[in-house]
Amino acid sequence: MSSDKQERRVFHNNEDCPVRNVVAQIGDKWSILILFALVDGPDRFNSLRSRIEGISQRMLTQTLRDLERDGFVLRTVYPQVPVKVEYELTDLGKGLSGSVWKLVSWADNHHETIRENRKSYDEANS
Amino acid sequence: MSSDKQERRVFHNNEDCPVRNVVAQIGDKWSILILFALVDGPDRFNSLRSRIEGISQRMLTQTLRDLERDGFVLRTVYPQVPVKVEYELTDLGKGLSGSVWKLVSWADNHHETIRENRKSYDEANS
DNA sequence: TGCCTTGGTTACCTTCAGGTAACCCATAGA
DNA sequence: TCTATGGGTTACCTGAAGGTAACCAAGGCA
Repeated sequence: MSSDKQERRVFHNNEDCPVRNVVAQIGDKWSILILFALVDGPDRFNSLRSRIEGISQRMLTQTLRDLERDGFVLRTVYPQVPVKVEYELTDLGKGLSGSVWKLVSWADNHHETIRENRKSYDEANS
Repeated sequence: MSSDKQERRVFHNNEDCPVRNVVAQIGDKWSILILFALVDGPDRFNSLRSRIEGISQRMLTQTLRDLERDGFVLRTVYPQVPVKVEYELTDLGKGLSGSVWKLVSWADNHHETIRENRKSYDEANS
């Protein structure tokens, strides 16, 4: 009997799976963009909206709520008129965006290679 | 005139955006699980299928094809009977999974905090 | 009395990722 | 000839993500 298969890990997809969890966290369309926008410092709702190209009001609100819920973002309301709402990264949020940033810069460095791989794959399977 | 807004980056969502690209790459449901399963070494189709809990044959095939297309995974067919197909990480794939792993382990370390944040947010907004 | 501002909410609709299950192919062996 | 095995493909369907656009609320100001 070979011992190969014994050593291999099995990956579960229940909700305690850390892999599954982090992907679900930041794998949506806008979370990372918002996180990165807030790395520059606190910002207001409409400013974020114009800095993140293509995001709708609805998705900005919703994604900010989710990030706030997880403790990545702090929301502060200044009861002026008109009201001013500022969003900023918490320490947890800074940690997350730092970690994500490393991944993104890896991807950025290898972006061109990947594009070439894709192109030759597609040509070979045309 | 304040100089605040001048310094802030704008994030585009065109297809050259590296952020958008990496998220699209690995943000789907199964890519990371497959990558991590292959970190243990080359593996065969049906072995992967049983090690990655809950994945369907269709999604395993599809996700492996995508990973192969980008050059993260190498697919080798051994013309035996029945046929044997082995998948393994390329160097590029190893680099990616290493980078992703750092992010996942960050998430793993802060998983509990996030769960608590969520719980208290939900209680406050009940 | 309107209208402007910021920062939303809500209803509605479309798209598409992903699940299920049936089918395919080559060949070996009973 | 029937079945088994590995590694798929295909048709079909559903749920959820996300887009659009209309509406709201509080208050200042003209």
